[in-house]
Parts: sequence; C-alpha cells; structure tokens
Amino acid sequence: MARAGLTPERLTVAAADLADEVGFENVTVSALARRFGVKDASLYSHIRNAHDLRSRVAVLALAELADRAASALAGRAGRDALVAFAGAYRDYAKRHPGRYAAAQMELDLETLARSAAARHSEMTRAILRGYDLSEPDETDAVRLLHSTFHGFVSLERAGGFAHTTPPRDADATWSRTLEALDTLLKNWPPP
Amino acid sequence: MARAGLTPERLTVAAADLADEVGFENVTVSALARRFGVKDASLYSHIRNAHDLRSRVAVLALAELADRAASALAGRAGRDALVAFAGAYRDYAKRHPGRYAAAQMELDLETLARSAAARHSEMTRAILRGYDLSEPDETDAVRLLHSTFHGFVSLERAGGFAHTTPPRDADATWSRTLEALDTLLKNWPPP
DNA sequence: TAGGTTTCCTAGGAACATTAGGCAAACGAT
DNA sequence: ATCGTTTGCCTAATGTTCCTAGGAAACCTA
Repeated sequence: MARAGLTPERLTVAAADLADEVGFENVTVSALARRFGVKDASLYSHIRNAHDLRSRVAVLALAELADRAASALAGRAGRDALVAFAGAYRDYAKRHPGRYAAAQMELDLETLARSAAARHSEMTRAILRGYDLSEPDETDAVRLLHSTFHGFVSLERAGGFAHTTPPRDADATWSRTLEALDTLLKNWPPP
Repeated sequence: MARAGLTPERLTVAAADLADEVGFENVTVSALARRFGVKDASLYSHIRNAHDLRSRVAVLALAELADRAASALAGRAGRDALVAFAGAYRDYAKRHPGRYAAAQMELDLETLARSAAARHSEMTRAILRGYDLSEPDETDAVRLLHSTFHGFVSLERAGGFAHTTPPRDADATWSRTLEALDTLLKNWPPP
C-alpha cells in the first residue's frame, strides 16, 4: 500500500486549513485522518494526541501572524506603524478564523516559550519607539495595545458589534479606535 | 426510584459550577449527569443537546456579569464608574473562569438577543455619560472599552502577561490601563 | 538483497452524544 | 382513595472520537 507521506508539519498545516474551513473546535484527529485518507491510529506516530495537534496549530498561527505583522511594520514608524500592525492583525483574524482561534488557545508555558509570542511583544515595543514612553509605561502600553487589538477582533468575530443602536460600521470604529490609541500614546498620563 | 429533581435551571447552574472547577471545555453531558447521579440520557428531557447546555451557561454568565457590573456602577460616575465597572468585569473573570469562558462562546444571534449583552452596552454607555462624547464617537468608545476589558482579561488568563522583561505586575498594568482610558475619554480625538 | 526502521494497518476499548421506547412516580380530577 | 395522565428517569442501542497495542508492508541501508 502506498504511503501517505505524513509528517508533523504537513499534519499541522492541514489541521490549520481544516480549522479555517470548519472551525477550530471541529479539528479532530478523525477528521484530519479522513482528509489524508488514512486511519485515525496512523496519526499517532506523528502527533502525541489531539491536544498536541491543536497546540501545533496554535504555534503555527502565532508564527504566521508574527510574520505578517513584521512585514506590515517594515519601513514604518509612529502612527503609520501602529495602523499597519493592527491592520495585519485584524486582517489575519478575518482571513483565518480557525487559525486565529487556535492562537487564542491556552498554551502551557513551555509551548508558549517556544512560540512566536515573544516576537509579538517585541514588535509592539518597536511601534512604541515612535512615541515617548519609558518603563514601566512601555510595558503597560504593550499590554494595552495587545488587549485592545485582540479584544476588538475577538468581539467582532463573536458578533458583538452586529446589533447596536445606532448602527455603526465596524471598519469605521476600527479606524477611530486606532486614532484614539495614537492620541492616547501621545498623551500618556503621568504616574 | 426517587427522582433527582432536574430542571433546565438547576442543570445550567451545575454546569456553570462544573465549568469553573474543571474548565468550560470539559463541561460534558456525561460529567453533568454523573454529578446528579443520573444517566446521561436523562438530561435530554431538560436540554436539547450539549450545545444547548453550553449556551445556557453562557447566557447565565452574561446575566451574572451584568448584575455585578450594575451593582458596581450604582452611585458612581465618571472615572469612578469606569474603574468600578472594569473591576467587576475582571473580578468576575478571575473568580469564575469557566463561566467567563462560556460568556465568550459564539452564540447564535437569537440566543444573543435573549441574553444580557444589551445590558452590557447600556451600562458602558452610562459610564460614558460622565465624559463628553456624541455619536458616533460614543458607540466607538463603547466598543473600545469592551474590547480592552475583554482583551486584557482574556490575555491575562491565557498567561500572556506572565513572562515579560522587565517583569511587571498585572494589577499595576490594570490600574494604569484604566487611568489611560480615562485620559483618552477626556481627550477623545476630533474626527 | 537481507536486515532494520519507519509507516501505516487492524483490532479493540473507553468516553461522550444522542435517540427510541418503557416503567414508575407524581399529579389532578373525580 | 383511585384512576388516568403526564412527566421523569430508566435501559438499550448506535455512532463518533480518542487512544493503545501489536502486526505487516514499504522504504532505506549496508
């Protein structure tokens, strides 16, 4: 019987694609095996278990997201950098809902350490160099930006902005939010 | 055989408690049946299916959260109101991680409409009355506050703030974040 | 081409989700 | 009280998923 050529990497990418198609919560070992035309048990030579598989998707997504953010950031500074970075973030979440959901998964500290999470922080810090903040304000601002981007994207995806009175386009709110954050970083309150 | 006295309400509360103890993703029909000492099948007279059960937990959590926020808000205005509201939000998430995770579940629009989601928006709007914003800025600010609170709590829980250099207490960042948001609302950028 | 390794298989068990149909407890009306 | 009706929990059964153990065939290497 011809072999399917499974590897942890191929499985991870396929699982990520599956997540984008049917939702991260529906990424199962069975579904993935089906996609490769092999039996469930065959996957266990390449991944430890279902949780391991999902973690790998999370790590992949974090890395991809960091790559896009890095590209967006290249050659920009200050407010431009902020807008580009945030745009890359939101765009990725829109295009890859399953991957983005994976990236939000609770990773154990070891996996988190091996992930691109640190790159995300560094990039956010790079943006802040265009403003005038010193520690610990910079760390606080990094966290605030992360929180706001993630919270916005997450609420938008959950339909939290759908039924408001008066109606208001999410894109419009997004630009205004970025303007507001820019203003805030320029007027960061003294201790 | 003595009856167990199951009702949708009791099941929902028990499922919410279970979520806080073992995590929302481990709330299963089987585990809940075990807790009541009945067979799995017995629950299906009271809930439609597993998804229905989890949605009910989500609706419960949203309502509880709205109640706490409302209490926190009572008699306060402006910056005080902002801090109290946000504190209630974060505190609930810390005390009830399973319920909070449930509240983040993607609800279908019908369930969302029957939930306390609208009360949350109204309360956030109430806070903003202490500042000087008019539409559509007010809607944008509501969304920004929601996003930031949710994003912060969500990242904090996922361990996103654990390993930063330099180290920085999450509580400290939280107070500074609220100060910053207060400043921002007082200096909301013109269109 | 023979031996060893890797890859995928079969077989099987445990947990969970769900449906169909049954019996007994609770309840309401006489 | 008792009779019928409703309701609540049961047994039984099916399908899905996760996972382990051990076997056979494909691939690699000497």
